[in-house]
Amino acid sequence: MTHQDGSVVVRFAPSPTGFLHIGGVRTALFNYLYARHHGGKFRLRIEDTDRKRSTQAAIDAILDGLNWLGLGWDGEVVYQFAGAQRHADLARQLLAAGLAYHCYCTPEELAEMRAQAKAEGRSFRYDGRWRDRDPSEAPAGVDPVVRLKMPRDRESVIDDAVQGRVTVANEQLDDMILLRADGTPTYMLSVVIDDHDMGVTHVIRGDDHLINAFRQKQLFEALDWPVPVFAHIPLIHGPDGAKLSKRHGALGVEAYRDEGYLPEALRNYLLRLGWSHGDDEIISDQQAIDWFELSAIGRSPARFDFDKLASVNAHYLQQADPARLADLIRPTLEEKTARSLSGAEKDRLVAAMPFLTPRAKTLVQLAENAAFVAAERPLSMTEKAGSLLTAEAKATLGQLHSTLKGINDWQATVLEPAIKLFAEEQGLKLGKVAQPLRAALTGSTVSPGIFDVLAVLGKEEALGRIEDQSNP
RNA sequence: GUCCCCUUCGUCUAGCGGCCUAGGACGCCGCCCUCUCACGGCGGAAACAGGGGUUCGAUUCCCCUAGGGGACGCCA
Repeated sequence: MTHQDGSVVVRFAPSPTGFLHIGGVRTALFNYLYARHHGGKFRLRIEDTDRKRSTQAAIDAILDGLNWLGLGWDGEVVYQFAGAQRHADLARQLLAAGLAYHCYCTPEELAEMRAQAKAEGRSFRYDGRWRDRDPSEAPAGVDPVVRLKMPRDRESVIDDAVQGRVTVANEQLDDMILLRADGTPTYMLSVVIDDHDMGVTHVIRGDDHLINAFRQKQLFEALDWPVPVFAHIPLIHGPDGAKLSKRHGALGVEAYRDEGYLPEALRNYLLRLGWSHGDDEIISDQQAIDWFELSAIGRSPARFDFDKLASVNAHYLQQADPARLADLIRPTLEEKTARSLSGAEKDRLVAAMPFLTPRAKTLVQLAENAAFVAAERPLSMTEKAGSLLTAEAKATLGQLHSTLKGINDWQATVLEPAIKLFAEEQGLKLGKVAQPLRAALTGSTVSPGIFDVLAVLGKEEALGRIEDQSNP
């Protein structure tokens, strides 16, 4: 049961039937962290045994999503379907050993049994009617499935690394299907074989697989293989407590990227959702690796809280390298202006970052707030900004223009006292000068501190924008 | 319905029998800072689901009830 550090192997095993949703991301994160913490391997396996529903688009979304999040996996990606032949062979081996059997029940027959169980208020379990029946009684024209013989009495126990000791009566576990009627292996068969073949020591996955663990344990034992440690983590719920749906959080990771969340922020938020290390909230990647342990994972499902995610994101936005942020939002700005940004504009964008990040929670907001940097003269005004530019205000701007023109050391620490003095001389409160100036410079009533805006824009551009809105 | 799991502020959580007049974070409210909006600083409201036990002592251990979630596919 115990594994030496370095020998730990975990895997993230999504099925490529849809986007990589947030719950899957958290599962991947926990696996990744566990592997890194122990110096082990984090493998990626695509569970594509359901040929009808698996798509290349979904596979791409998973790979792209993990890469974007920085959850790099070790070794080659394993495609489960590639092992179908071996999986089927092993099932037949079990058949030959008498540990599995052919079941000739038709889907219709099973549906009937299910309906009856429901009517009687029982939970449906296949009754094993073909378990000991002679194959000679097999009906003609029915392709059989292969089922594993599960123990029929007593109970099974799993010491789950998150859930603790869980006990289930064996009568709750029916004989699971290993091979479909068409001879293809089911997920239940393939996971066990792949996990064994890949040397997986710890299976860390969603809570919804807990009951499956009991069946899979049985298969491991039938194959005479060591059973890995299981760790079933609680699912994530939407803000309303219900299962995550498209309405709230069950979006693909790319949706979070598009909404302007930084991967490190999403990692930090997801780590803290259902896992804790005392009162720590902001956790670096290194700390996450150092501190992560399965026993600290909570057992109750947690709700996804967008406000908190935004708050964590705001923190990382302020920490981030200005040049990186400028690169991230530049495409948005260029799309808006329908042209490439000039070198000067790019420099201004980087220079403006320290003043822009405290005002944004997402990259989307950051880009909106940064729009003035690349705006073209004459600036278009928001309604509020326009109403600020009264005849008097324009006159004031005209006078300010001449004052500013004489300043050569164009930086905030110089501009601030100069403008305050100007306001004083004009008998105006600073706001009376600053607000029209802000409108002229940004086209808006909301922006970073006006002296910083001035400095970021540079003398020539700033004076030009002021002139555009001035009365002589 | 059956089985399994869960239950501390609105949300994420700290707490692993006495340190708890229950702490932190997000959100919310108020004040300060202030050229706008933010950031920041200070302060505030806000929780141990209910009932039984065990114990000198329960948020912490046990049982029951209620509520929530998950599973019940020839899907994964």
